[in-house]
Amino acid sequence: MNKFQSVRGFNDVLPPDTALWQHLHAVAARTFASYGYGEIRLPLVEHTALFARSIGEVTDIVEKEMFTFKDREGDSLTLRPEGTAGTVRAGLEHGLLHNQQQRLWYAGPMFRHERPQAGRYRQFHQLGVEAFGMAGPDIDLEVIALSARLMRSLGIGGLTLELNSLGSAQTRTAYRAALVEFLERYESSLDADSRRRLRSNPLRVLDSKDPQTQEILREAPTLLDALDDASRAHFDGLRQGLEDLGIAYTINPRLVRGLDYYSRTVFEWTTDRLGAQATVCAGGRYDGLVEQLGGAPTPAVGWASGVERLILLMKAQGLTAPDPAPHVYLCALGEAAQRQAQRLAERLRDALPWLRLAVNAGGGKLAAQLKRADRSGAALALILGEAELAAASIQVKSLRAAHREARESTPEQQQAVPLAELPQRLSGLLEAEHLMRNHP
RNA sequence: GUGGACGUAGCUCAGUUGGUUAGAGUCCCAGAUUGUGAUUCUGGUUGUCGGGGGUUCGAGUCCCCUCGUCCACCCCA
Repeated sequence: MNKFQSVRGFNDVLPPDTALWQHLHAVAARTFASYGYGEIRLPLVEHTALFARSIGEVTDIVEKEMFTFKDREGDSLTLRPEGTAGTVRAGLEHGLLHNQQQRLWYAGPMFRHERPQAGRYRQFHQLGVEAFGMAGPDIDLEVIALSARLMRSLGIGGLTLELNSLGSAQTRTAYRAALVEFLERYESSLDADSRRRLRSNPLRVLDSKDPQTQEILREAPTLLDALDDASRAHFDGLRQGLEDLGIAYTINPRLVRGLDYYSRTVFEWTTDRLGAQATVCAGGRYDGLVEQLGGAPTPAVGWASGVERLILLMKAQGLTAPDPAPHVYLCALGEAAQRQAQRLAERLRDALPWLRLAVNAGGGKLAAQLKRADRSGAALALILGEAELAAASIQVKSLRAAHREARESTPEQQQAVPLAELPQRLSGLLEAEHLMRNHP
């Protein structure tokens, strides 16, 4: 076993998985752009107080999951556990939120010191959007539609959109009091975690997994019944919009987001294929946060999605990235041919920027080189040897077609092409190869 | 943070009540084929049995500790 291992919960991403990651990020960047969102890049480290003030002092994230350390000046710094706080901080710091609308997206690693599990890691990655300065349900609808389109573009199916409203800060406070009053009557029957949360974060009792607690909650007052008129109108507007766009959803009156800053709309995309890590995308409205961090009152809404969970889901559903295999594998025999092969390869890359060309390295006889060519997944092998150099030509060998013909016991397909014509003819040769592949 | 299962070759795994020098498949390399990739055949490389300690004449196997992965809880993306 190796002397060094990666730190627990901090994972490497290797090929071919990296191809899926690249595909996911490319699709996401395209989708964000198609809604007019601009990318914001944020530091991984912020002052600890920023997260304590935004996420909430008594949340699990702040209480026990942050990677916090003192720097050399003695300042308390924290590896970001989520992206919204940093986005708001940057927006305020650079005047992005001053009396204007902003549509932003970000992507990158986040850090939480939790026990690792499939789909849950200490360094994990999120994609997220944040929209500032728009108070109506239309922007809630937009960010949800954006998330729906992203999932669709990635080919991810089988998701459920769960929706709820937490109401305004005032109704939430009033509801919390009513809920506590109700639950205290059954306190002795609640599970231990819920009894603890009854004092620290009573709304969290709503999504307890304990059956007996859920039984008690059937009679509890619900958030939706407690909504003030304005929040109800907002919620109804969003529901109408979702129906207009044909986006299916289910109302989940027990849906409570874990972070303190949410108000009114909250939502989650969930799956039943990831075990306990069911949430792949989640967000909501946080109208009070900007003011809480020292800015002017600014309505805001956003969501974040876990990249590892999306990747896991894509794999579970058999989705693959576009094939990254080289189109062409160049074999060279002998010292002179090897030198020429390097020059030829650079010339081909100059002439055909789209071409994926692998050049044999490490020598080997032709059989070994062709074996590598085959394993690389290339459609064509180019063979450059003494004879070809002398004739100023190159052998072009069809690797994929030959497999089929070999089975049919017919001769392999191979032809000599003058070196001078190779750049012009290569795309045609590849196309023929592709056609033969699809139409045997 | 709590509870449980599991760690043997790069990968997937076998390994009997504790008993010689730890195995298979795959992968990789070489040869059969002095310049032609599937398949086949022959040969070869690959391990501190996750790590440390203990019991024993003897530990991959039993015990303790530790690290890691996975599952559930908790939490969340």
